[in-house]
Amino acid sequence: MQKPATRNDSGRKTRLQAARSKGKELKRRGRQRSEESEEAILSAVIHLLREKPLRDISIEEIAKKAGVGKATIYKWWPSKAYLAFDAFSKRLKEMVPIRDTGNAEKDLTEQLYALFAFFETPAGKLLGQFLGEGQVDEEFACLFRERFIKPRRQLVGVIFDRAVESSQIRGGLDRELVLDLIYGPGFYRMMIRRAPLGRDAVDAMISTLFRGLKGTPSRDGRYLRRS
Amino acid sequence: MQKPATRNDSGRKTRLQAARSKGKELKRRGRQRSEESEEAILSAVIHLLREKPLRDISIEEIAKKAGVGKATIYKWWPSKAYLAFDAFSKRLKEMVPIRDTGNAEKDLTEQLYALFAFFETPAGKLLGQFLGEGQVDEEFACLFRERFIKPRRQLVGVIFDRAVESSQIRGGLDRELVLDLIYGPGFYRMMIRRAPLGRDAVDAMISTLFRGLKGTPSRDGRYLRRS
Amino acid sequence: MQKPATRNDSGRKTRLQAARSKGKELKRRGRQRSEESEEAILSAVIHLLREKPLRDISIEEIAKKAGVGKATIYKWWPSKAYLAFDAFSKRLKEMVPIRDTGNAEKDLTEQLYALFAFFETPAGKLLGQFLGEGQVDEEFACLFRERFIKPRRQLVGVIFDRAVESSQIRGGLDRELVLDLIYGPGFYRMMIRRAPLGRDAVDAMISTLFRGLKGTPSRDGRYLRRS
Amino acid sequence: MQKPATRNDSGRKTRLQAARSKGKELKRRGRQRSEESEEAILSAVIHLLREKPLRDISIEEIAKKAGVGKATIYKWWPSKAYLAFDAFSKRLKEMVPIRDTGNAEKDLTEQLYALFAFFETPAGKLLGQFLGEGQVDEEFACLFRERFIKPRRQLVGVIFDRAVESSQIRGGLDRELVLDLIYGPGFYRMMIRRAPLGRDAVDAMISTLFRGLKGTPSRDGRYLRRS
DNA sequence: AGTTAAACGAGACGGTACGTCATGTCTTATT
DNA sequence: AATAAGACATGACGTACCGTCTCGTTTAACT
Repeated sequence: MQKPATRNDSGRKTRLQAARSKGKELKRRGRQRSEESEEAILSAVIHLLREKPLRDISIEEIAKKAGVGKATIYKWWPSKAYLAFDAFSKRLKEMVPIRDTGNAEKDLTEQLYALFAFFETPAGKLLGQFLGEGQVDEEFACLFRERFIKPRRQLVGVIFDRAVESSQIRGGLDRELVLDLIYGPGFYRMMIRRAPLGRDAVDAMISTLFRGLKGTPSRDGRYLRRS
Repeated sequence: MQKPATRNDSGRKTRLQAARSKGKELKRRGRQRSEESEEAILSAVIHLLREKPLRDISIEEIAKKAGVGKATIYKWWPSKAYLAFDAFSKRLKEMVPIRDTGNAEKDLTEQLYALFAFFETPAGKLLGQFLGEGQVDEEFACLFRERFIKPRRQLVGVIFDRAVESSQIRGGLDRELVLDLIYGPGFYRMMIRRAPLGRDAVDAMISTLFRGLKGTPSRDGRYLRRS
Repeated sequence: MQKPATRNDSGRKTRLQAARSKGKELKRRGRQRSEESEEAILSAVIHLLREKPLRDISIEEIAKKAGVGKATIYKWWPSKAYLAFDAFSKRLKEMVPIRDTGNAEKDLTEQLYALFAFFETPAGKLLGQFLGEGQVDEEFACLFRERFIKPRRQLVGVIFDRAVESSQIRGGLDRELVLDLIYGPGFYRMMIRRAPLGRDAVDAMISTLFRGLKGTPSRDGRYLRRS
Repeated sequence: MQKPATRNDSGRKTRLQAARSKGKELKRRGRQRSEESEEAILSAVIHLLREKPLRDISIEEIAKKAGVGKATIYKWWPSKAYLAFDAFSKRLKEMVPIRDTGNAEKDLTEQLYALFAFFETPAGKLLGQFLGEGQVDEEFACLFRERFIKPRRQLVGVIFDRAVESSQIRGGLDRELVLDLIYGPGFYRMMIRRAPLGRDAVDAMISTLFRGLKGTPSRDGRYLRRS
């Protein structure tokens, strides 16, 4: 996550950034933002998440554990959720890198394997919290989609295009729909049904999805009709 | 869900129930639980949900609006989530009845239409909160699956069985997997992508799912291989 | 404390008493007041007072310990203080009987010894609570004076009269003033200074009081003037 | 009682005081305690005491009236009683200054006049509550004696010593005993008998006390003997 | 080198809600 | 009719955090 000093992953509260002119890179007077503190804060969040869910972690606790003033946290993150999202993203990038090796199949399945494995880690468990938060804070929901959902879909989108091109997937399909069909069952299984989701399950899902459910073709092309 | 007087939908905190024998129906001494209060509490929750998300509703507020003591709420529900779930279930039963008319196809699509429409209502928006809560409180997650997820799946399960029997769906498919493929994309689209999910989208999902994604058949049955 | 069944020492809340005619002793319809319960309640109070001060004892606790409904307590006593006062009086009568044996001196000192000893017992410690309650509830203060303070003063009043008559105490003294001088220092020492108050101290107080503080008499009879 | 900024009259909860070195007067980091809030709280207590007794005043009410958070009160005072005692002391200092003008007689009677007059004021009425609290909380009782009772007694103690020296009071008397005899009757009359206690009554008490009760002297110096 | 200003730790503050407890009232079934 | 059991509305308790606000300190860039 290479980023300039005053840039959060959640991309917010960096009011001064715009003021910094393009070329000169003139630094503001006064003390600079402490990288050390940011590091300590994110680390504290991740450590605390091993013990209890985000809901039960207070800003006060994070500040204390990080050896940081509360105000420093409030200064750089608009809410606990954004803070947690930064921590989440940090871990996500380490554990689920987006790769495009050219080998579409491998990239896709590796992506799904890693993703669903990540959701079992303390940081990954945040996902459910984020969904709840997304209901409450539309801005956060937006951030979440832009920074987490979209990049994943884009990867698969590329694979989809290639597969259509090479006729591995039939034409005429709505790309968004297909992406929903690919990602949906996994998320549903994990977040809602809370059932285990190993590699076999991923393989089976994808496989069944490709082949379809249909048995003997119905004459008029509609599904689920009495013969 | 017809229930005896002292029974919550969330099925908890009714310590005395067991003590009541089946036949004699002997009532315990002392004042009985007030049905009126229970009603008022659930109503208050639903009304408040029109204004703001569950997270921002305090127990104190509910009690005040319902004209009820806080202690009464704490007595019968272990947490705000359980209370909200009762309210959610109440509305759900009204709006998304589980019907088995014998017409499998109609039952399934009607079920999905109604379900996803329900999620747009104030009570339906709770779903995201419940997922978050489920991460925090495993007991709640369990309740949620038992009382909400399972009954829906059972309905579709029956339809699935019939369809297999009549060869509308090919044999050899794992039932749970198919249910994930049917429900998953809808939930994902709504909860995670927060994209609209009308009747057309439902039709397209189901339709594509049945037909499968595959283009030109690959020789060895594996998906996504260069020809 | 011989009393009719439905009479509290605190003499309150016995609305039905008036209705009972003198001679016929016609009993009210329905179940009679349970002597047993009253007994149990007062006992419970006294036992609880051994563990903690009245302030920290709840009506609920008393009811539970006495195996009695809360309503029963509320029915017969207007507040916790009155209830405690009944318990206090009960113990007081046992431990500090008012005796008039004719031997004035002995009666007085015995009275004081016993009284101040009583104040060291759990029930006696209530006295401080009663003073506080008296500030809050004038009716209780009145009851307290009538039933506790006055009877003690009357005993000493008789002794005072005899002593004046026999010239052991000089004439022309205000009776109430003298009673204040006799009782005051003891109460002050115990309740306010919380200093020990044994027999010696009582003897010294009375002795000094009788003899007076004066040294060389001042010519005009006023105290504390430079000669 | 001149005190540093962060010092309560009740002398408690000032954990950090010790850490402040004597000479440098280095202030601790962070925001300083708000004098303004302390003032507002004590004022609120005194105002509320005009309407009702301490028992019926809730911390919540005080906080609201003072425009202050409850936590601020709990932070600096361990209980309502200590808070009330600070308010009491504040008023006491204004209304009953301890003076030692050298004129012993005047100082003493003025002290008693003012003291007993003070007890008729809203703040003064607290005294009874404090006695009750003293029974419950030994630490409070101790504070009460140290900060209220002792200073008064010391003043009179000095007068006593002078009076003995000048032979206005005879020698050989126990100082503590005499102080009890002087203060006791007044407190008793007011707190326990709840009888009025004007200047005349004070004069009569002191006068009678100095002269003694004795009538015809008994031969052996014992009081209360049959002639 | 001195000045200025931002960021920082500490922590007090006015609030809000928490979940618990006790109050005094009321209802129900029992005695 | 009086009781025990116990549910109830009410409201205060003392605690925990919230997000804001001084404080005095530290760190840079700009004089």
